[in-house]
Amino acid sequence: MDKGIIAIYEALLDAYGPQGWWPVAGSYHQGDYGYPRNEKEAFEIIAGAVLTQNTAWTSVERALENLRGIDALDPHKILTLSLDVLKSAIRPAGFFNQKAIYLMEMADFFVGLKGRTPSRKELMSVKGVGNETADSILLYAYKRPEFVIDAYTKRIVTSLGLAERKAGYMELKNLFESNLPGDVALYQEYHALLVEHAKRFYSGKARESSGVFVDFLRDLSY
DNA sequence: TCCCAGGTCTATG
DNA sequence: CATAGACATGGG
Repeated sequence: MDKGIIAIYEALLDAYGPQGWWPVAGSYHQGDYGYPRNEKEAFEIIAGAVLTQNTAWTSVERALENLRGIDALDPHKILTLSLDVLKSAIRPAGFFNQKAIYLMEMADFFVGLKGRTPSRKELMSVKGVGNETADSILLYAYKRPEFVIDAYTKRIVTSLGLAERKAGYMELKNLFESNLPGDVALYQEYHALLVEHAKRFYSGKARESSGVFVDFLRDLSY
């Protein structure tokens, strides 16, 4: 048991306040963990989870807006589109050739669920859904207590000495889940806070000086 | 001009 | 198992 995991959460929440992830219906909803409120919003989160793979969220927003513009932020509608139309809509999000295929398959998978919550294993069987996308979908679209590990999170915990650089996804996921109560709102907020913190201290130029600056979390990671 | 962004897949050893 | 290369647009 590593109390640092909880101490870090408290320090981040204190520093940044509630983040209000995941953006739904085009906007953030700080401190409101009630989303999604229907199937359509759930699919919007799922589409965003696929589109944001290795891509800045501002680019994802453009793609989502394009889809919304042709009323295609909807799995049934996506299934009626040609691959080329889908590609041109999501173009701003990059990797559009493969993401169009991923979205098409995800739409088919989602419709086939008929409202049922998929298992992690089922999600991972869909092309384009790896560990992080599966957990993001389960945590934010289905409100299941699955901790999301992204590149930012890994940078932070390895930098703080809480994990080895070679640590795999499941190892890091377990580090958080074994030290926290399985609470959906907590998992959502914690992940969002880690991203916010990493954007300030561990991304872009800040990353280069990561050996120089002092992360205020360092003393908490015992 | 070059690096980066809320990863995943495929091929190779 | 683990690691490299491919995938693509937009902002700093």
